[in-house]
Amino acid sequence: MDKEALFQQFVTFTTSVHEVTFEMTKDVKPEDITPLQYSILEYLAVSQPVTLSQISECKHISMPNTSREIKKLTDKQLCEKFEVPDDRRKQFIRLSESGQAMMNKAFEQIGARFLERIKDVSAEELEDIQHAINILQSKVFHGSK
Amino acid sequence: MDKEALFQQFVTFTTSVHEVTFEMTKDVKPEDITPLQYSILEYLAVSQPVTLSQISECKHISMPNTSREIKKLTDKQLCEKFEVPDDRRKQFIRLSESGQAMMNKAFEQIGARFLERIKDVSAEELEDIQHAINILQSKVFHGSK
DNA sequence: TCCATTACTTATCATATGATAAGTAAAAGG
DNA sequence: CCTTTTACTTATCATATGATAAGTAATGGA
Repeated sequence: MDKEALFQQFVTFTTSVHEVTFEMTKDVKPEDITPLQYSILEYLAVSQPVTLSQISECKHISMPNTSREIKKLTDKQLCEKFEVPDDRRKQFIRLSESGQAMMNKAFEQIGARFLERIKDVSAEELEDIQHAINILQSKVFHGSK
Repeated sequence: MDKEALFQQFVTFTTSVHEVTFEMTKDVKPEDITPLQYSILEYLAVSQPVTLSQISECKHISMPNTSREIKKLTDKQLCEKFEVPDDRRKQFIRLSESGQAMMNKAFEQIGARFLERIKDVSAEELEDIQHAINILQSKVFHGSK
């Protein structure tokens, strides 16, 4: 088994994944949201509630910058802070109602594009795809810790 | 077959791919190269020679900005322009010798990290991985045109 | 031959993002 | 308690990147 060849495949594959996700997510962000802000909202949609520190660590944004962006998003009424029960230093962040609505809409659009993309795929092939994703997720694209 | 569930899997999978590629490529760019410049160099490494228009289109950078970045990279001696035989308006771009060397080094580092990542994977599993990549590449992550 | 189009450049300008320093308040640990 | 650490904020500053307008030169088509 040639690991070098597999690496080549890996590179072109990840490039394809980036291109396709770019195509699928472009234009789903409302006007006044920056890319960074959108990526935070996306993270919130999946992982809320989270603390500022968690956002900072997971999205690789420094604490001051995270604080700034969350402030902007809060000003735009897209997310809200609330206290963490046992530690008054911490702040939980979650999507506000309108933030949630916005992200639902975005995911709907992406979902529609995804369905369009796999519309000609047979039922067995869908099984294959599911299986392939599971393989890659567990064997290659897993967290390293 | 539940396509909604598959979409969920798709989302978490692409997130994983982004995280893993981020981990694998971080710190491989030399000091004075910006992320955008690195991504152009990466593209050059794989597709050279290409015209400015091709870079502009593939990397989604406007022509003026592409021109500017290529100028910076040329100033840094990392790539070079040369004429296209039949059309004197066009310019081919390719990596210079030192640019090539830089990218070889970067890819070596990434390759090493990739090997580290799959070091405990058996020969059969490698086959499975290869197969899984082929499936996804052809059925899901292909160009749409 | 003339006009429209293409390929690229140059010059600004605005802004998103990254980095750093300094401050506050709560918690944790001796 | 007192000190240190954690979690976050505020305030700058620098810079990478995006957007736009205007210009040049070559090409291609009528």
